[in-house]
Amino acid sequence: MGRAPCCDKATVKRGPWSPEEDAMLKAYIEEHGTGNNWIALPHKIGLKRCGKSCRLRWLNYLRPNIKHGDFTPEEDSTICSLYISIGSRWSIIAAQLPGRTDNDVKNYWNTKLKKRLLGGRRKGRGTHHRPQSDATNAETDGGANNDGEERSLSASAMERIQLCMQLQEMQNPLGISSHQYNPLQQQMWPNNHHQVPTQSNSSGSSSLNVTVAAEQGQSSSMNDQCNGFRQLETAAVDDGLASPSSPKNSNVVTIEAELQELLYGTTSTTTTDSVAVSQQGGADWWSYDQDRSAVNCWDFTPETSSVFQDYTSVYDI
DNA sequence: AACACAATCAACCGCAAGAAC
DNA sequence: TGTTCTTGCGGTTGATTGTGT
Repeated sequence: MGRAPCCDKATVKRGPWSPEEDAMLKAYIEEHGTGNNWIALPHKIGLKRCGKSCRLRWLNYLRPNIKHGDFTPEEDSTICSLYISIGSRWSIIAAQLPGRTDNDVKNYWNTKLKKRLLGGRRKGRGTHHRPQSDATNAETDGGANNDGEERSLSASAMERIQLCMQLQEMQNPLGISSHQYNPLQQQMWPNNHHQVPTQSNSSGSSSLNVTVAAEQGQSSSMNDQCNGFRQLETAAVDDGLASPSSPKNSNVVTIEAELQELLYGTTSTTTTDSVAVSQQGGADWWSYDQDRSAVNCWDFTPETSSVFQDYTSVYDI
């Protein structure tokens, strides 16, 4: 028997919000706040909406400082690098992009960035769409294209992205969804001793600010959400999949350059330090200081090497 | 102009964590 | 300590818009 629904679906209004509803919700929250109870909020306002719907509307559309419109190259870079490193943890990724919501980032990735990276699409009719999850095909035909009409990551780069994703899955063999899996609690990678770089919030300074996941909960107030967009949880680093910038592996630079080439049509220089393409946007993923020793997704610890061997044997790499 | 198909994105859904009782 | 409730999250859906034939 499933849990009771959060609201009576027969009586609540669904579908797109009207300007009047928006105005009512916005005015009320600006004056009274949410009262820490989204379920009760629509009743107080007189809206025939589910509390969850109100919350979503506020967070994704009505609250102040929401940024709409095109993503900048810096934001693209942040999204791509974080996705490669930590997967579909949209709330964490969005937290690195001031003014962007997780829904926005998720939509943007699914509709644009992913296609760009995995081979883009041809205009018009006759476009053949591979299934979005078909990473194997993406590797083969995506990497091999040289027709000048579309660009994609090389097979090598795709391989690495897929390996990262595969490693994440192997970390999480029970199929626990990414937001459920908390490596702070489940140390599936034993080497959890990496130094964590820090940065000040939204100041554009040059390293990632990392806090424990618990602090994310504390920062969920409206003000925090509006002003903060602050922290990347330790999980990203603890996963052993963060920070693709080790000088040990020159392919990292190649992939970074490929990403930049794909996303912006420019090519970065060839040293890890100079690949810091996103400083202004606060997306400093590439610029990890080498002696901070944060493990990156291309580094292979004994544990990851073992997993990698399993992977290569299964996938015949 | 009409149609078919693709792309986009706001909104919904269900699940799990954690707080409250 | 166990149960209920609320929140937050990622995945998915579907209405709308855009584009090519």
